[in-house]
Amino acid sequence: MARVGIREVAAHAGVAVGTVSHYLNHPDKVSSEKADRIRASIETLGFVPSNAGRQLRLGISTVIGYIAPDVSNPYFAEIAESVERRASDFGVSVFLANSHRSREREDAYLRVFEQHQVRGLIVSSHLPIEDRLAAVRSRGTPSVLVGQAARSHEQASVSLDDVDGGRQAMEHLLSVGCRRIAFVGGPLGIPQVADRLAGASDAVREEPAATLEVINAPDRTIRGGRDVAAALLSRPVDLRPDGIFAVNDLLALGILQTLVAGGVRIPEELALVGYDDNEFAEASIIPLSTIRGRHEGFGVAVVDLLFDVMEDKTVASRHRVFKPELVARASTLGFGAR
Amino acid sequence: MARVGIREVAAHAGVAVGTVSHYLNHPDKVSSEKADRIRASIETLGFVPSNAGRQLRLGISTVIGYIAPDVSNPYFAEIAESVERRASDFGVSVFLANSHRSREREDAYLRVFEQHQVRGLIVSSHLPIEDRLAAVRSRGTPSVLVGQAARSHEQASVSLDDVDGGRQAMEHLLSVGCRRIAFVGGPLGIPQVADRLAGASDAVREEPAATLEVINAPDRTIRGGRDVAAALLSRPVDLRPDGIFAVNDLLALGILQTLVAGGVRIPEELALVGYDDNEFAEASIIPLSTIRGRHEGFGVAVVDLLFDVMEDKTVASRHRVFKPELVARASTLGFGAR
DNA sequence: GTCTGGCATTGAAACGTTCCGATGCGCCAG
DNA sequence: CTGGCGCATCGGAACGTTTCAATGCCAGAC
Repeated sequence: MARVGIREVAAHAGVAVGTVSHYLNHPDKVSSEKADRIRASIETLGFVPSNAGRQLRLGISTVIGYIAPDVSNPYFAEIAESVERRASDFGVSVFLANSHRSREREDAYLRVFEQHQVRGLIVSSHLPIEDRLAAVRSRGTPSVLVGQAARSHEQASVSLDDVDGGRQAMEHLLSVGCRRIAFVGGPLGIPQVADRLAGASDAVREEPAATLEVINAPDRTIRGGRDVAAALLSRPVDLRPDGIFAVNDLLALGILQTLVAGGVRIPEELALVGYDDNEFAEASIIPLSTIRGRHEGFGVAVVDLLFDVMEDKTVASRHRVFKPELVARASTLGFGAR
Repeated sequence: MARVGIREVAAHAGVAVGTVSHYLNHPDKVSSEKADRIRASIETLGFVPSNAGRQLRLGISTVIGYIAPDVSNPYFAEIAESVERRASDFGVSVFLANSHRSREREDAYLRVFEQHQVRGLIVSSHLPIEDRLAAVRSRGTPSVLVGQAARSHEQASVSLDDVDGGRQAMEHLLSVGCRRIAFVGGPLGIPQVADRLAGASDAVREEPAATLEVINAPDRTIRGGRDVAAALLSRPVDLRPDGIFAVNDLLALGILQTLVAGGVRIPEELALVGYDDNEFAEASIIPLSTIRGRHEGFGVAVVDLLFDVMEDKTVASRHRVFKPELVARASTLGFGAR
């Protein structure tokens, strides 16, 4: 099963290889008579252009890569989706890769994509990665960091203002009347987590009667939320918080379920805010108040920024920061009612 | 910013290009002295091997592609994840692509992957696709169809026995005592949906006192489930079903939420079974009984089968069918209690 | 001292494509 | 009739890699 190449097509159609190439890339430049012969030959021989040959000659591909920690997380899936739609406007395909929060796999895919000479990379990561991206960029592959703001001016990035998001979540809890508030999340070394906590504690500082407790939950999954909630249930009632800000919706949903099962009335006794507004936040039996970071323009902004840096336009700013937005639902509205 | 190639590395290290290539591919064949020099040159020059050159020469790549309708669906994300893990055992990378249920995008990615000469393809689709895969295979790219059983003997496939799954769901509803049962799902043209319904109606036939109503819900999302449930709530109480089999968990969760909000007691008055056992089935406030199709061995089986057909081993069977498994939780257990 | 065998190294060919300068042909103007 | 122009087509070079036959070297055996 030898692969059929452009010269075989040319031979079969009785034309020169250059003409076949012309037919493929500048169809208007070739006479309709030969075009028909070539079309027929391609069909009968089952010719598929080799990307390797094309790319070798051209030096560039028409693919961009998106490396995300975990595609099963709806948050990244949505970004991927909108990136993909926008990229197809430019005629480029998107290959997705899953780093699964592992540094090695992140590096492995970085390497694979670089070897494939992708036009550009879009990277979401929980790990510090700017220095690695700088190395990749110095060898000719530009990238946009998504989800964490870049520290370097050179590194393009699209991010959410997580400090502001954390502040909004906390201000909301304070405004419905919570005073003994717990922040649930971790690890604190992750920038997103640290930022959300920073915003939260800013807000709480402005309300002297309020206290902020930090509960570390390294897992950030539904199961992690359940564990936290189980620990809270085992506390005496008067030591429990009356408001919880969970650093993402999965945690919040786990907490919600276990607290409700344990007899805590939400939102009357305890108000709960999540973060991300994932698909299931609204679908929970008690719809979850949350911070929505995603935005219709997110994927568009990411791809457009990537194309700007690919074409080396000197853009005004390589950083784009979106403000998140509070979505208030039943898990907080009605706090204090009885 | 000219790309640095293997000959520049060779010149810089004062060796021949062949030696550099040897260093990269058969490191034991090159003296440690030159190896050091080469290593240093690669480092200083920032050399990255071009996949295009390598692939052009070799004729094959070390990548496989996975095309799924929708990576944001946890069901496919989990398959991708396990496929990826198994593939890395073989030293190949997996590129993911999102067809988003569109035939054009499916075709586009099929073409892109074929042009990239991936070693093999893994494809999940809701659409009939066997003929297209046959064409791709005839040109040298093998594939494994995942999720729908292939009709052709030539086409490798790994699938779930959805007929059996539908039967199990229905038998479970019957065994807890339901008699007026509704099947919610659609479109019926999709094989998975049709199979689940077929199994369900097989089971119901064996219980003469039971009836099966089919409610078409083309959406198969949480929102779709809500719409169905809203319609049910507007019926007189004695015309409502006492058991519901939803064709996937998203539908079931939407139904669950709206019915509970509407005052229906689950599972006492109405038992509910979903399908897929996604992450949120267990996390729902009333944990959802469901059919678990996924299986630890699924991804492994897919990749192993793909490698078998890639190496053209004459395998005993190109089809692997997994039996799903009932996971009984609170949404059915306790039906009829008051 | 010479020959042989083994091993590290070399240089060139080949993979399939695109691009570019060259070729040939037909047509029109002079 | 001839010269020139435009346009379709052609043929070959180049992209970066791997492989393979050929080369050079050294050690050990005779």
